[in-house]
Amino acid sequence: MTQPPESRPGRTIRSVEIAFSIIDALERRDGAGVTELADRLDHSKSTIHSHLRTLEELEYVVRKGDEYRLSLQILGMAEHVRDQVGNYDVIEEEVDALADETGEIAQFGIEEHGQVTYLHKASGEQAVETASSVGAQQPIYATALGKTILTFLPPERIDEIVSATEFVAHTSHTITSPEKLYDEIETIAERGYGIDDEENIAGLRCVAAPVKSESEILGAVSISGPKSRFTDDRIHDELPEFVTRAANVIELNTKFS
Amino acid sequence: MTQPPESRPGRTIRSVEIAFSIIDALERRDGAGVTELADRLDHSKSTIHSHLRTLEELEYVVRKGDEYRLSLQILGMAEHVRDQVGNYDVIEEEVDALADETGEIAQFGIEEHGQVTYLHKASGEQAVETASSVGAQQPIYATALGKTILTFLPPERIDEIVSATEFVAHTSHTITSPEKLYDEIETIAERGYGIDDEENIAGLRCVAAPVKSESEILGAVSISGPKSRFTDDRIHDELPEFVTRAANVIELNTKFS
DNA sequence: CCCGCTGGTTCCCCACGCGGGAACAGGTTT
DNA sequence: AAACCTGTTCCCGCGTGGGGAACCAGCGGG
Repeated sequence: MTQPPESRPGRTIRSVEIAFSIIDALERRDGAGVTELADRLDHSKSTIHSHLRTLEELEYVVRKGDEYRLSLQILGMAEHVRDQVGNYDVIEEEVDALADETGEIAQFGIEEHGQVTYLHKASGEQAVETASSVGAQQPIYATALGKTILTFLPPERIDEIVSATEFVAHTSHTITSPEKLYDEIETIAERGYGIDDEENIAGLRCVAAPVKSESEILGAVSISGPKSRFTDDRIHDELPEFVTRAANVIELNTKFS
Repeated sequence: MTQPPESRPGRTIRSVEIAFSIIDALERRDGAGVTELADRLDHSKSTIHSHLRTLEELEYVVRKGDEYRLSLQILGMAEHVRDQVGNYDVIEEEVDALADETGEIAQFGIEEHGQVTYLHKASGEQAVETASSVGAQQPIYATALGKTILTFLPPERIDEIVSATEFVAHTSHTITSPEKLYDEIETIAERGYGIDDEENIAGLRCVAAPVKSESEILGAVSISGPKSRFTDDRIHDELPEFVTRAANVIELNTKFS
């Protein structure tokens, strides 16, 4: 209707995109009104209005006076989504234990859309807080989790992901070329665990181990901490042991779904 | 296109409804293929296909081989949604404490779309498991939480909700008429807490107390347990004290957002 | 008190996007 | 190799969704 210049990467439905852009806007600001959304998303008020009405009807959105916000129904969806992943309970348990033992941040993540998505996160005693949290996404090439998962993906999927990735440097250590990434993958494949040495956040190091089931990679576990505690020795000795042990436990207890 | 018989309760967007029916289907079954969805939802494969493609593009859905399933991005949304509610942390803390003290199930719920939606749930030691969980919805007239929240809503909203409700009897104790419900509301208003005496699930009793902020009702806290432990005395003495105390703490620590 | 402003809601029209059917492409089974 | 599965693509026609403007309701200030 408005976008003839856009064309043929397979059909995509405009109204649905609008609907989700509304949801997205409602999510990032905590609720909003019709006019505000109309301005922000550059659509007529009537358009926004009928979308909001639809979403309200579907109970994904609630109206409180003149403000619309997302409904708690999302929480229910999240529960389901979590349950459909391998054995979430085991993952939660082991990640928590790992954070506890080490005192650092422990996380579990999987690959989606060529990025890492965190499924669970636990903070130990001395954990430095990072921005990332459950459901958040991070670049696959700049995280121990991502690179580790990548390594154990089927080769064609690796290529697919890598070729679709734009490398942006988060720190001076960030991997910024496919070649280096492929090298890194090889290294990880050999030694069995992945390392992020301040590649995503300055001062932060991470170690990650893969979780596999039937030769298929499910995700990876990691611990993250400040360079000061993640010394050169620990990072190649003690810490890999921790994460691989956790990964193994998860593997064993995960009845592949 | 297919539904001329349907008409004018305000405009509602068909494509969006389809998109969400797909999401819903993906949620309840853990992923599905195009054909399966097409049959189930009674749409052509091509329709489903372009919707799935759109959702995939938007990263709400991931394709794994020939199966589509919801992405973990939902988890991120859920986090946001939770945070936008009053002070979730306090609620969590108090509900957990309540479950701990009493050994039973403690819950916090709010009203949405004329129903109760659970925001948090904690199980104590001896807790009997109920089906309900976070994000789930229950009828407002058949739960202690619901009736309690209802009581403190503005009168016009009460009428609105009540007149829109269909009463279905879950047990022989279920309130099934607006009149009785209004009576119950009055009772709750007087004594300050609500009771569900096997009105939703046989054998299960609940006690709930309102959480208000600036005279506006935010939600309610409840504990649920078997009739055997929730005796006639306790249910009007000890248990109300527990829940009102928890409710008060939440009230005090909730900086209204 | 009224008038201008805010915001949400409704109405209607028109073009174009979307849903559907059918044809296509791959893979697996018989 | 033919019959069947999938998922995917193509194309067409119609009804629907997006936009603009008109319409309200509430608010505040001149």
